Amino acid sequence: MSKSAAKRLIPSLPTLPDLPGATRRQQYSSSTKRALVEAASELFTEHGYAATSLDSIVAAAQVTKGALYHHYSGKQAVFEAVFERIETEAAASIAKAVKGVKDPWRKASAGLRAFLDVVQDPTYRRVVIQEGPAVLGYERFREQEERSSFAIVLEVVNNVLSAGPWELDQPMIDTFSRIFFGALSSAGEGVAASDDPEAASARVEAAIGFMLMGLRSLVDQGIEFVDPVTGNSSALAE
Amino acid sequence: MSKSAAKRLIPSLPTLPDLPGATRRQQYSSSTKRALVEAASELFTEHGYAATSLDSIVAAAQVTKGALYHHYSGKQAVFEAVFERIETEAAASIAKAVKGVKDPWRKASAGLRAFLDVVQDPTYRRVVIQEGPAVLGYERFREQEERSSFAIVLEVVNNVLSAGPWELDQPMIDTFSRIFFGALSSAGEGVAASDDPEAASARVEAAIGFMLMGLRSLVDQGIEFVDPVTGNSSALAE
DNA sequence: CGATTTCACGTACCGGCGGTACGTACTAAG
DNA sequence: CTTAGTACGTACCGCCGGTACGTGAAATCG
Repeated sequence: MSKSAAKRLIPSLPTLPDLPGATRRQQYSSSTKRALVEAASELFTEHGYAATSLDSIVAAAQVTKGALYHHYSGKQAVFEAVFERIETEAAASIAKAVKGVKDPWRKASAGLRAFLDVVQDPTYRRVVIQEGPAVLGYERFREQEERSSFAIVLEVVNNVLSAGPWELDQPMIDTFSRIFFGALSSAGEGVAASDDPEAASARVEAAIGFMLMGLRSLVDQGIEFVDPVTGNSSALAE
Repeated sequence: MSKSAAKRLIPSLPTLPDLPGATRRQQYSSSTKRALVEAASELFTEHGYAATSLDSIVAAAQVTKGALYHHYSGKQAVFEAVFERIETEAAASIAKAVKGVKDPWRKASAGLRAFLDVVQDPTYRRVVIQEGPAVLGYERFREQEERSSFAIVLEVVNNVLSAGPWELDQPMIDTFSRIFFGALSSAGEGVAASDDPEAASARVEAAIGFMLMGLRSLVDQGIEFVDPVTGNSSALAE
């Protein structure tokens, strides 16, 4: 038998409303990639990474494994593409929420609400929170997060801490940010898993808000913070 | 060909210093299980769940797949056994650290230190934190944690919050606990990933301690906490 | 103490899945 | 029109998780 025909699987080529400035080849290419990422995104969300076969992905995307392997180096690369898309969207959503808010405390509050919204998205929960670390490995997972959602948390926390009379160095600010980030992730998961997300979300806001109040109280009292590493005890601002 | 012999793989049966009150069969059984769990623990830690084949596990444990499938229903069940062992050990370690400490704030501090120690263990990081949610699924993961390490955090947080003038209901305490738990996990990961774990650990202690100070300050000021769900604004204790 | 049952494995095999090798049609460039 | 490269499609392989079944030693029973 011959290797038989290798005709395009979708003869009725769908609308290619991609980038108008690109050639037909590039349009085909990017539309195929989009179809793959979208299909993979759904399947990963529903069944998880391990339980999603490449065959099912390419079937849902109306292409074949050859196409997939032409664009991506393998299954993990597809996952990574999905991950990056979700993370980018999430970061943009949160960034939008905090944009323009001047008061650091209100900014933190706005960011918190946006974060709690994001974490309700099933795809985000599954792909980023649940399977991200295991599939990408902790290193790559960290890198990705550091570039997107964590960066925003860092900025917000930085703003809040700068409101205090302290001079904190970068490692210390990072530490605070990590703590808040972890708190938010965990709390967000709790919210998403709750049978009454509304109430749970309100509780989280209240709890975090209360802790922020605590920090603020220390600020107002002019309590000094002693860096355990540098030994710098940041005194009051003049 | 006949199915050939099915002689025991380890004819020189090793010392069976297990439970003296058990029969030989039970001793064989539990020693095999221990060997499997230990081998799997090492391999999972080093290569991760997906990259560890059952063949490699049974080879390291000096048994065959038949033995493994006799004791466990499959690969995931083996992972679960490893997970449970690690979690139990970790919980015991932390519980020991907080045991006997009376002052809630000091108790929290001691627990924090113990937690930061636990999270340095590569097996704990890999099996519990990194791959636990993905392999077990978030539901089972949660259940397991709730029974062990999270339970301790809950208790400690409960103690701390009870020190305040507030009357918090269970969901609110849970929320605070989740927040702290997430903060600790994330911070712990940061510590473990740092190139100077000592310094990083000190920073985390300082940061968390500072936030506890904030809470304490609110306590001292008699600030009331308003539950957003119940609407209860817990006034001062008289 | 012999017979029978039960348990704790060992062996052989299967189906599915990730990955690869290679072939082909369509496109853009000259 | 030729030519080179791209964007796929097809056939196949090796590994791995899981299963079916066999076997001998230990417990149980009469």
